[in-house]
Amino acid sequence: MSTGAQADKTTGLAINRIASAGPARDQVCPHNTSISCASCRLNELCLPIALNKTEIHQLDEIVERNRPFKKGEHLYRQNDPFKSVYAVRAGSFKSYVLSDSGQGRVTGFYLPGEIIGMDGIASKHYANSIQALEHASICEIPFSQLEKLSHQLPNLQHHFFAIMGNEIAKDQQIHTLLCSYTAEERTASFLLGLSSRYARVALSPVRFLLPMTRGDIGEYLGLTVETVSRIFTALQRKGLISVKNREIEILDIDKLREIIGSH
Amino acid sequence: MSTGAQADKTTGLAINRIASAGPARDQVCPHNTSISCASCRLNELCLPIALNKTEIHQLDEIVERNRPFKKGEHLYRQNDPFKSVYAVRAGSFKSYVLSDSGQGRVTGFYLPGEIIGMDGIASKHYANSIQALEHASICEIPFSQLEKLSHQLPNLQHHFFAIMGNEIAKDQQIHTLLCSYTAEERTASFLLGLSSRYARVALSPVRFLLPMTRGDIGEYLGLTVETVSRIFTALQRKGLISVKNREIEILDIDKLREIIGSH
DNA sequence: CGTAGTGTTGAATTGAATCAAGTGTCGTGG
DNA sequence: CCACGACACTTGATTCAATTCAACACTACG
Repeated sequence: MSTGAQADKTTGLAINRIASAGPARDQVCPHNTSISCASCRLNELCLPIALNKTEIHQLDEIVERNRPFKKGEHLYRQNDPFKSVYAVRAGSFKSYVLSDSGQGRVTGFYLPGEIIGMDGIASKHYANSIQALEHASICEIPFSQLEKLSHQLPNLQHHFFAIMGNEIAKDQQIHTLLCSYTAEERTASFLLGLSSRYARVALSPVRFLLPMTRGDIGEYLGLTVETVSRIFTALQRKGLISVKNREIEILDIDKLREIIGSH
Repeated sequence: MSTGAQADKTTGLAINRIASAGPARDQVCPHNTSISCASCRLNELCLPIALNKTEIHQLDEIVERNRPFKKGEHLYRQNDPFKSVYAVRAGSFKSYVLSDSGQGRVTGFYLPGEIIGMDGIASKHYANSIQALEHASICEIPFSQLEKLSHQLPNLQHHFFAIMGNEIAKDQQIHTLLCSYTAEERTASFLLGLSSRYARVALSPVRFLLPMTRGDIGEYLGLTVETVSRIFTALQRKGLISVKNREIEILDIDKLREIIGSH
């Protein structure tokens, strides 16, 4: 690992820093718009999972690979007409809604391999705005074509039902989290959640960079910036994590799990 | 309206009290297990929506109409293997999870025409337990058959995607609710939500019986029983609602909406 | 009729928000 | 390259909304 993405010394896995020099050896640039589903390094997590080669090729045909997004750019905005769902190829996004009084509220974060836009399926309008948290790339999947293809490919239909079911189950877990967890429990749970999501895309689960601000985390967890900051320093003092700006290292993942388990 | 369900004097719509004598005139008993999808009074809201007559008949073939549930009975429990989704035909259910420490947390309420069980699709195990809040009936739809049929009927596939998308959008609204609303705002929002869900099934939106306890509401909204009780009396003192045990009457729906709107 | 579950109300407590003041970091343009 | 400004973050003191604790009333049901 002589060049490219920084590596985590303990696991040997890359951490989610944006490659400073060129792409690392044997790894295509994740922002490359000409990559196909078949050769995408995320195809074991994303829509292609459970499809065979011919089927992946058919999916490939309907996927549009858009130009990369700069930090702060919007993929779409609240109330825009629903047209597509999107798979994150690289980077990360947040979803948020604006309340009547104008201030936003973060409703979710999206990492590579995750699907954006399913909240718009029913009402035909997106319920959230989606903003890039860093330089990021997505694959656009026009929903009407996805439906048509799902109708031809039972595997795809089955898998998309599963993806939506997963989103539902995940949202209900957050419900419980917000209802009955303390600030510390929420924060610990958030970090563990990020950890396993990074692990899923073969990044280090114990060392990563937060793509979002403390404010974003606070809005997402129903806490204030100040509280999130205080909890981070408290967890650090206890020796469970190490925080340096956006860089998080999980030092004692079991103790971190205990915080939630004790609930 | 000489017999059967009580009526709301202001709207003429029935309220959701369980019929004390026999079934009301020109209305079949909603607990009748032999009713078909085509003749079900909920077919404008439930799965059959967007299907034509032939298609409804095909759906009918796979739907199993189980015996009614008594108050407190379970439809299924957390971690049971996922097999079916269910449509509430009559009565109401709550979903809840048990935390490690043993105490439960209510994650949702289900009224007639609503679909239960989608949280199990992805993991193949139900994430919640489902319990009848009163005498209640459901239609069971074995999921593998629903998938097969969806594959034959594009309308059904489209509609089930929409139902799941709706669940996702709804769950995200609750996220925002729990993150940034006060106890009063949550409670007002909850009552308005129930109101429109009752309106959807042609019951009075301004006068209804709560099928759940204050404790259930509290767990669902992330509040304690005491707080829910206090908010109810406060809203009553302000003249926005009238509460008598489980019976709620919304006296000033606009003012109730303002409580949330002011946010 | 008694009992368990459900609901109400009050007083004391507390976890997180708010208010306030500061430091640190990053990107921009001179 | 440095200076500037905007934003992000931290820390402390104070406040407050909701919880907790406690006692009691009501209802439903065998």
